[in-house]
Amino acid sequence: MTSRLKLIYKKLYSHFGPQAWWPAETPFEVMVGAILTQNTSWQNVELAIANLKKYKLLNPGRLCKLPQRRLSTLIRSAGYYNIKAKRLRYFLDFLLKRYGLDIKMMSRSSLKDLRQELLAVNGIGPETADSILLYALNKPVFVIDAYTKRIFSRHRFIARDCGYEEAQGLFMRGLKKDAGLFNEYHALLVKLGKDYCRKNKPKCNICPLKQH
DNA sequence: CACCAGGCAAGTA
DNA sequence: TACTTGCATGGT
Repeated sequence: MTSRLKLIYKKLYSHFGPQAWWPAETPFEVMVGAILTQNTSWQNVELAIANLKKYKLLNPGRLCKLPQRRLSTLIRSAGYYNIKAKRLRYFLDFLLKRYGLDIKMMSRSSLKDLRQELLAVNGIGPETADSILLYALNKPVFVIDAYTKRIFSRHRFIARDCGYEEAQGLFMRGLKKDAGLFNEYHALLVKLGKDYCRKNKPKCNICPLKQH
């Protein structure tokens, strides 16, 4: 049986095409981007990423040695720059102590262990952890974000106050546990959200899903 | 001008 | 446990 979730995916894919996520050159860049984009438009994050690249700082070794004050200045455009600089430091501390800044070593850990480790880092919550797992390390976990919740609650697929794990369980039980599928599905939901399901100006009448 | 964007942790009761 | 608040820039 083909699930309803799979049908929605097919509809989105045929409408929008492949999204080529995550837009980054390296897994480490995905991880940094995942923290920078917390409650922030990707456009603002891109400026911060470009700034780090300009000084060739977007690698674990260089970023690890960067003073927090300088880091916060460089990522200013991403907003919340003081707290995000701190969060990047906490993450880099974790990366150094647990994996010696070695991303390949990190990717050898199991999904379950990694998720627990990431969630224990101050500044990394469920969405950031799962974004890192899926988009940087190619682990099969479904990312839930504000767009996903908004789209599926407006379509009455989930409750408006549905918790993170609850929503994630729905997707993961309803789909094949395939990192490629989860990757494309979430990217398509964000595309749909940006184009048709903004908070203030939803364009539901022309939404490709046309169900509400 | 107000509102929002690919969240999270800390504070309060 | 459950709710509220702070964090901050840049685009619409």
